[in-house]
Amino acid sequence: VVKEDRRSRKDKSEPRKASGILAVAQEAGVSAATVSRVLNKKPTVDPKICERVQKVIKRLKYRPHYAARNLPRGQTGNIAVATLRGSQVIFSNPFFTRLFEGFGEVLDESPFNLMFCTTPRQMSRLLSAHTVDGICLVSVREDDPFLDEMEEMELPVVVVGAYLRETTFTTFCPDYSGGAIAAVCHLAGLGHTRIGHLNGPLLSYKSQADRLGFEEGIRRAVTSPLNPLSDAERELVRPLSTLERGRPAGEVVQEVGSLTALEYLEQAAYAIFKDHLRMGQELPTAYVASSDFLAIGLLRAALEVGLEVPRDLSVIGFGDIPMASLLHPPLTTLHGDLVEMGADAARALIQMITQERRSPRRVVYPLSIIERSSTGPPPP
Amino acid sequence: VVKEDRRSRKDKSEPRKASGILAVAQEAGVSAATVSRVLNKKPTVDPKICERVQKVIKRLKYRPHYAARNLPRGQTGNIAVATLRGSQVIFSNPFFTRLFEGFGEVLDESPFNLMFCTTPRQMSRLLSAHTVDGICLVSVREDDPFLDEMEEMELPVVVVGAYLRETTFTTFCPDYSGGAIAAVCHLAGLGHTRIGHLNGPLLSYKSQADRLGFEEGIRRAVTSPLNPLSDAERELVRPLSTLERGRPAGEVVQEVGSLTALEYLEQAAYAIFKDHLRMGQELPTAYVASSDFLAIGLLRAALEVGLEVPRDLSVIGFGDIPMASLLHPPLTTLHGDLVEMGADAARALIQMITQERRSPRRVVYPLSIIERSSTGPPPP
DNA sequence: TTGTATGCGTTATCAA
DNA sequence: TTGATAACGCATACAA
Repeated sequence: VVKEDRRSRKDKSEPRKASGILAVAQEAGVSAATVSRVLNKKPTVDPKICERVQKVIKRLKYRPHYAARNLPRGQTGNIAVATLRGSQVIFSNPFFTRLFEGFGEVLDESPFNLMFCTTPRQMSRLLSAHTVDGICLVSVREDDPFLDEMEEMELPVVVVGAYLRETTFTTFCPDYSGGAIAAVCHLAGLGHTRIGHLNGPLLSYKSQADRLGFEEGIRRAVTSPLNPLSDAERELVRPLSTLERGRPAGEVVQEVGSLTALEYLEQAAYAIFKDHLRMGQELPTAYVASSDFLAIGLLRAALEVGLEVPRDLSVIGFGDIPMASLLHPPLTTLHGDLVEMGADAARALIQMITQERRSPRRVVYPLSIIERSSTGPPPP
Repeated sequence: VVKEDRRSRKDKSEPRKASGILAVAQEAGVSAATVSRVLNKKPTVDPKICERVQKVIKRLKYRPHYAARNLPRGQTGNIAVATLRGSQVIFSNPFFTRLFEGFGEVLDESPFNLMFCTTPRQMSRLLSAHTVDGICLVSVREDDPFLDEMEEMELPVVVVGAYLRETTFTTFCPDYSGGAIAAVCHLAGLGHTRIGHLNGPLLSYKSQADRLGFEEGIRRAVTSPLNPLSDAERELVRPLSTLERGRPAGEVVQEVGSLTALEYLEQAAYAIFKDHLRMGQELPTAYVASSDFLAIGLLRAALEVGLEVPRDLSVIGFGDIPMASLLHPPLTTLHGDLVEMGADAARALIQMITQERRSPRRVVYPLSIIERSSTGPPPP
């Protein structure tokens, strides 16, 4: 009975308009397969028919269903950029902005669509269903949940902006440590012997790498034959990880309230520097700030206090945010080709999806010092 | 033959492992329908069986295919935020960042996924195929292509941040004109009689609305019984739309090169103000800047020239970017609840999708002045 | 070169 | 409460 019912729709003259590709096919007097070929620009189709079909498509305003199209291919046609930190953190940070620029450029030329996942909840949905063909993980932390789960799923994943200690993911990351080393060496080369490190909380991979690099830089500067230091001086070359030590991060967070994370950094650096000044500590003559935003706070505090940069104090930032060149003075900072990094990540991810190649690698991007005017020799 | 071949797969004991929901069904000894019910938390399923199925789901690491799931429902389950201006422009602008925050919050609690479309190419793909169930259009311009096409398609669309002259789209927009009026009145109330307008190119809706509001504000200030001006003074109350007039935008663009649009604004305002100073023009004693970034450039130029704000010059910005309160001096500016606007837009879009209601409306969000320290009485 | 038939993974209808 | 099966809209191997 059922079958008959079904056939009656087709065979009998019930003019229930066919939807989708079939409607186009009927209207053009061809089969659905041919319409499909036209849609996918297959070469094996008569130009005349092709044209005719396309006209019908336009006239009927037919739009193929993206999901249905990918269903037989076993794909979704979507790629997600995912994080657990919230959209605010991601979108307002020039680091990610540049990253996405490169990532988006490559996706733009690919057949994939771009999805964003910024909350634990969305992440949960993303993983509990087959929603995307690949994921680009940003702003990850070692202790993020989902990480193990993702590793077990056979879903192409690239991690950008951080290394995970033990991971099978392919990762793309700036050479944070190398950058910090270069920064210290730059300062030491200028003659500084008291160098402070203004770093974020050590939870994130970046902060850890920064700290490691900073310490290694100090070590190299101290032992450098080019820049030998006296024993007394060695004592003075020491890290001042103020953000973690002098003032608990949580404390400042309370004060700043609704500021975004980046402005929080600015304010924190400002407050810390002022505090140190007030406490009469023997201040460094130069600071390595692990973020341009920290450096900006430092600059602001120094300006208010009457300290002239770089005459009285040298500051080197990290990130080369667009504003860096507009500051007083223009900020010396560490620059990396983030756009290219994002593009590479996208290319790799697409390759993993289409070619099923899955040999994990770690790609490191060099950081170079952009010398502007916030660093100079120490005061005599 | 073919049919037999097919049946042989099923009926004969060829153990070709079924994929997807069927695999789970077989493993659990139930039908696919039952698994589907478990997946969708239908109440009409035996708790015992439910538990058994869920165990199998976990063991097999089964993840339902998102697209296939939505296929019978005729939906995609995706919503896109779309623009033609590129990702850089969107993501680095606090205006959109806040917008997305609200938009994302609502989507987070909905069953929809979030997609981003930032280029003409992606937009073309988005429209040529049924990829999303709804679109949130941001940073639109009156002359954007696709607009007519989108209007003809019966696809739920909301426009945020701009009004379109004649449109059937539902729009959400800050009251730019009202804000500009308030800004001028604030300044006039302080006693200023020469007020400049630092505005963007009139291509965008916002710039036009800003200009209109500014002029209306001047009109009101001039005719206000509370603040009567002499005829001579009326002559002086005039807009100085420098960004469009004094210096063609294209010219400055060349200079700034790779700066992002926002930093371009900062530099442009800086350059324009310096130019005016150099040309010995009779400068306004106060400026209405249609962007905080323009205001920042103004502040920087004033500082360099030795003009003290607000003693010698008053500046009011627009947008209340996070940095506004950290400037020298803290910037007086116009603030709107963008997060709420984004959330409202998302709610409206979802409603249009799920309830098929499509009665276009225009929602306006008030702008209020945040008085900080960059505005004061004019110099005597 | 075109059409037919089959399958993609899921939901929904209906009968059991 | 459960199971069989049609349907969702499209791509493709194979036959014609």
